[in-house]
Amino acid sequence: MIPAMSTDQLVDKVKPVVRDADATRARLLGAARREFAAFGIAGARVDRIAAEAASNKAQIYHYFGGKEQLFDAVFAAVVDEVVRELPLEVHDLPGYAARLAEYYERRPDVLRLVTWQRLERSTEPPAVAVKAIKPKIAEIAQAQADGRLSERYPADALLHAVMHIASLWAATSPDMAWTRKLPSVVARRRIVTQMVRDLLAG
Amino acid sequence: MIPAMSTDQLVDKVKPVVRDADATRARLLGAARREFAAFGIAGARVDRIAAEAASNKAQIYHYFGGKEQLFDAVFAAVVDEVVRELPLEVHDLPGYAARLAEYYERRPDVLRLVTWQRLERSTEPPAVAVKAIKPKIAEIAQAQADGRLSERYPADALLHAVMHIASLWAATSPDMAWTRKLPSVVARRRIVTQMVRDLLAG
DNA sequence: TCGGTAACTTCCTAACTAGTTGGTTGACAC
DNA sequence: GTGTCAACCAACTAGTTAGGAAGTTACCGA
Repeated sequence: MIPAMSTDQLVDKVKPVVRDADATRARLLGAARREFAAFGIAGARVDRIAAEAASNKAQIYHYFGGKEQLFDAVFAAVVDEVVRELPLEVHDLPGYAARLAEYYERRPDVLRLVTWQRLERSTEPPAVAVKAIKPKIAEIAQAQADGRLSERYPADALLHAVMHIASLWAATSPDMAWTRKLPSVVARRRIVTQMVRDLLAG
Repeated sequence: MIPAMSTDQLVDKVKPVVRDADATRARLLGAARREFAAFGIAGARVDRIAAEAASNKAQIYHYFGGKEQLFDAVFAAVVDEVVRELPLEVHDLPGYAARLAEYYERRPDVLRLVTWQRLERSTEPPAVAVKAIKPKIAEIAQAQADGRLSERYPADALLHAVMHIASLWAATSPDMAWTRKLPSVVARRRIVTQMVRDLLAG
């Protein structure tokens, strides 16, 4: 069994004494995020989410419409959060990779949710994510055109390579397995930074 | 809805007229592989697997013990297959990356199954995968010690970076989304090869 | 030919699940 | 006060699910 994930971002677990629709929505969203991160869409239980949020199922259907739509709401919130908290700095892709790697380690549920979205939800990339990533790619392409960034790789391939490298030590990495001892935090950051630098230097 | 995946490796769909335990086992395993690849463990339906294999549920419990054990059997078979079909060649990591990338594209279910194993099954890497990957890392470390390979990165980090880069265009990549047109097959292979070369050159 | 056994199947069920219904409660305006 | 409406909830439903029980069929050795 996989233990429930903790997100610990907002205090969305405390039920207020007064009636508060927004607070209830937030509590449901928080509980759903933990549940979906831990079990995915098919494995998530609507009852558990309602209980964890100290609410009930009817509220979920009232506020979000259904299980899958609830997941979509969670996913959109996560994408929004990542975009806000980690602005891409084109002039420092190695540093961006390092910060992203650190972020993934601090918030393991993010990568899990993204992975589940890919596996369980539709065949093509979600509009909300495409919208978030497109300007980043454009920014990189512009920097390449201006000669501020290596043109060794296409902008999109470069950005995705950076993201993959950042997730090297994340729990959902698509490779086979880690053998044993992880490198230290410092060593991990150094490796990630260096790899991206290598890609840019050529 | 996500369509069922096809594996098309063995003709494990045809039910023989005579009774044949091995053939039945193989049919169940094949059907389970398609089902699990498409829906994961929680989303998979034992009834569907049994029907697809032209058998019945009781046989699954007889041969494999249960749903999760059936998944483990599928996973072990996949790991075994990958190890056999893609021997690591330490002297040509860029080429290995390219071949791995091509393999992932040819068999999308492999990466899906591996990803689901990570998400839904236990917290630590599966023994069967660790056993498969350990000698590969040792081989790389040896080549580094002999001076045949760059010591720029620890052997395990290097191998995992290679694997991540190989999965750049795979459906389960843990990043956000692809924006537009994919590069051609040739271009993709060139990019993957080049990236690994960059990591080794430094 | 017959008995034993492995392979197979049908039928069942207890527990569970997403989604709904119909009604209750509290806050707030007037 | 009292009317109104949004917020909230317990109980229910209809369908599904993993797993198992109990019996049937084919094969094979003696």
